[in-house]
Formats: sequence, C-alpha cells, structure tokens
Amino acid sequence: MIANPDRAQKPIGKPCDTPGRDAGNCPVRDVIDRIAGKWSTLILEALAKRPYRFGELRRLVPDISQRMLTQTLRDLQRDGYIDREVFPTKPPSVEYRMTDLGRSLFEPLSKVLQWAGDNHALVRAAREKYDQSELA
Amino acid sequence: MIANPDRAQKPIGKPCDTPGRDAGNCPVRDVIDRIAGKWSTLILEALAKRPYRFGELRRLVPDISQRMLTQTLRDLQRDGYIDREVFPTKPPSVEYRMTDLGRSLFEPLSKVLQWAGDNHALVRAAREKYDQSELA
DNA sequence: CAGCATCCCAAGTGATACTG
DNA sequence: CAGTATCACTTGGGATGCTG
Repeated sequence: MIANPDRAQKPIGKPCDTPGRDAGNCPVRDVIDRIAGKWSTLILEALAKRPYRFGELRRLVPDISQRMLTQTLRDLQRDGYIDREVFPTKPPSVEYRMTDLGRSLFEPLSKVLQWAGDNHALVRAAREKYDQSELA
Repeated sequence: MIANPDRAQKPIGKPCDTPGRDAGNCPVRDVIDRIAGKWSTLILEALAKRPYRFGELRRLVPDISQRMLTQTLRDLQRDGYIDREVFPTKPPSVEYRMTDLGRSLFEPLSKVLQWAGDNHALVRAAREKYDQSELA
C-alpha cells in the first residue's frame, strides 16, 4: 500500500479486494505480525550472522524459554525465513540457518534494529518527559 | 549490537552492562517491542502521510476498536513518535501528527512494510509448503 | 467528537516434567 | 541434545456503556 498511492486514502490494513476474507488478511500485516513477535527479531538477528544449533541459540538469548525458542523457530521456518537441518548423530544435533528469503527480509529489518539501538536514548527521554507531564 | 561486532558473540538481547535491571532491558527490544504491536505500524503508516483526527484514523483502520486506537496512540505518543493536539472547539477535535522522531523511525520501518507487501506471496507459498510436509 | 471505565474471554508466555 | 506435553498465569484485546 505504500507503493500504491492511489489507494492511500482507502482503509489501511485491508488493501485486498477480497471482502469475503477475515479482517486480518492484509498482506502486510500477515507478514509483519509474524516477525513482530517477542522473540522473532532476536533469533533472526542471531541467524543472520551464522548458523546456530538449538542450544547455542538458547545461550545467545538467555531469557527465552525452551518452549518459546522451539515455537519461534517453527514459525520462522514455516514462513520460509530459516531452514532446519537435523544431523542424526548421537545425541542428535539440529542446526538452523537463514534462507535467502530470510536474508532478503533481514536487510531492511536490520535497519530498523539499527535505528532502535541508535535512538534508544531519545525514546527513553520522550517517555520520561511524557510520564512527567502525566503525573500532574 | 548490530553496529558493535565485538559484542556479537555475547548474549543477544542483553547488550547492556546493567545486570541489575530486568531481563527485558535490551535497548533494541525496548524500542522494537513497542512498535511491534498489532496496530502500531498501521497508525504510523497513516500518520506518515499526513495528520489525522481520531475519527479519521478510526475509519482508516476499520477493524480497530476504540479502546485499542486510544491505547496505541497513547503509546506512540509516549515514545515520542507522534504528537497530540487538542482543538478546544465544540465539540472538541483532536489531531495526531507524526513527530520528527517518528519520521526518522518510519524511514527504515517503511522499507520493511514495503518488503512485506512485495514478498507476501513468497511467504504464503513457504507456509503452504511447510504445512503440506507436516500433514504426513 | 474523543475519549475513559468495566467486564470478560482468548491468546501468549513461563515453569515444570518427561522423552527419543 | 533437542525437543514435546501439560498446566497455570499474565496479558491483549473486544464489547459495552458512560462522559466532558
């Protein structure tokens, strides 16, 4: 919709011409809602660097639960951002690596992460200012 | 952390040197988790175009509830991405507009939204492929 | 018009225990 | 090692009704 100016005045979030479908079927939201999860960006960021095994990822993101790590990896795999390779060793080991689609996504995504790191202080300041004016 | 290679091997999500604080205090996550909300990007996308009043935003995002629109606007305002101006007319009207900080954020963010729109089909295809292989 | 307050349900998430 | 299963809890978010 960003690339489609003549639609900009129409309802956002529903650029589809498919009124029969559910409300949540905006293509952009369909994609964004997935990578917007609490842990998705952290995992993508890790795997953008190099492949990792399950346990390594767990150590890289210390406060993620085993449950959420598994689930996030499955979701990212399902959407085609990462691949999962099982090595039938004993005990088994599993390696996760980013796909081409994942790298394609991470290119613009990393810019946002970069922005967040760079401008964190400004956001914090805005928050404090807002909270100050609120306790009046 | 992306811009800080020598920290890339340390735990992601906790690049702070402040162990006393809570786990969720990674700067990047602190910022990202806010704009990752279900409605934040939609509102930002609308206000990136031009200022809007409350009711206009409501019409632009038809399936948002009044409650969530208010809450999302407050959150975005608190983080400094948008401004809120009250016109003491009768009945009152309130206008929301993007701040410089908001525009600064939206620049990289819009690239991700663009990507989502462009690659939606690929993601859908990946999902179907995954789901197919799963029902074995 | 632009909210706030309340209720309530569904989804997300963590903790724990168990397994090939 | 890399999961799966279950439960309990917290949070998100919709519906409704009321207000300046």
